[in-house]
Amino acid sequence: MPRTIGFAKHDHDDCVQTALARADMHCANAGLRLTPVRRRSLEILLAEHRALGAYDLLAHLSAEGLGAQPPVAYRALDFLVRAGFAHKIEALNAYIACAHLGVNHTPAFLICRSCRSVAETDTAPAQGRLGDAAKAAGFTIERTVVEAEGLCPACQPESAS
Amino acid sequence: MPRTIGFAKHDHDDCVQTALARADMHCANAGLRLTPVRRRSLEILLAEHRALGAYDLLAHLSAEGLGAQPPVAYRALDFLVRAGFAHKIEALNAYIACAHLGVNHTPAFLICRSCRSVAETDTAPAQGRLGDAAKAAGFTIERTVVEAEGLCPACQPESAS
DNA sequence: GCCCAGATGTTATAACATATCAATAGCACT
DNA sequence: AGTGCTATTGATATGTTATAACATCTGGGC
Ligand SMILES: [Zn+2]
Ligand SMILES: [Zn+2]
Ligand SMILES: [Zn+2]
Ligand SMILES: [Zn+2]
Repeated sequence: MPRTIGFAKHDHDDCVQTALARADMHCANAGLRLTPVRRRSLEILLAEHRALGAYDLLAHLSAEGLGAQPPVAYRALDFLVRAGFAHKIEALNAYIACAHLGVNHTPAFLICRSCRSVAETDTAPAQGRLGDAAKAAGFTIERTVVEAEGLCPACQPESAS
Repeated sequence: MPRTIGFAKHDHDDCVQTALARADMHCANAGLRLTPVRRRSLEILLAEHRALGAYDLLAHLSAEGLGAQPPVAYRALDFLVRAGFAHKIEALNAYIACAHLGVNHTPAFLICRSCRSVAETDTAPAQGRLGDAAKAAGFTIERTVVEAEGLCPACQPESAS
């Protein structure tokens, strides 16, 4: 059953299972513990396939008896973000499962202001103008936040012709 | 009396006055009202020359009898951001006066995680890889957030040698 | 003077995030 | 099995950021 993701359709069940399997693998290799709450949190983010607030995630978890207090959600999100399984969208104060799980990358996001869907892409800002500016200023870049807000294909005004 | 700004020294009093004059001019031309609270808020952001939280700004304002409730600060900041006189740093949930006031630009920021100083530079992410990705996805970019976190020159570990 | 739009004053609350400390579970070592 | 260490979880409280909602005021066009 295809479903919209990153503005494109795909076999979503398959995509969730693949990502979970990769996460299991990565944790086994890295000695990380993908505990029930963490694994279920990742599964929820993958299933929603959009940016969820920490309290949105918490609502899902608490409905399943996996914890009812904010720290439960924030701890799980912190783990997932550290492990590279999820990203925080700063412009939304929300979290989304990584779309390139297992691949080393510098994420960038396209965020629809109308339907809040998010597409993850890749970038290398530290190698472009931003990197030049940092170098000139003597600044050491450790992390970059690149987010574009606008309208996704589905939310474009019909207009024109 | 020079003071650090964007990791470099400069005549700060002069820089504040110039920016305020430009803001006055711009408002006069555009039919915007730079009311006392708004003007003072901009002056405070300019004087601090670093990212201030809305409640930090509110503390300054309330100490001067210019309003004591959150909406006062958020309204002023909203005006300044809309007018292009200030920017929101999404990664900090904080606000900073624009360093290129009056010039049309797409801001990008270098944020020191140690001393919280911020340098504003310029970028054109919509013309690079991000723009390509957006085009391929049929996404219309309206605004971009580009922020780099790391260490400023003053906060680099001495080490080496 | 009247009206309207924008700006302010004020109260309350929503939404996002962390500090702290106690209890527990997994694991290495003996 | 028992000991000690560390990561995780449970639970309560609090801190921080942001907006909703509604009343009031102010300035400029008519
Ligand atoms: Zn997917
Ligand atoms: Zn959309
Ligand atoms: Zn600027
Ligand atoms: Zn610094």
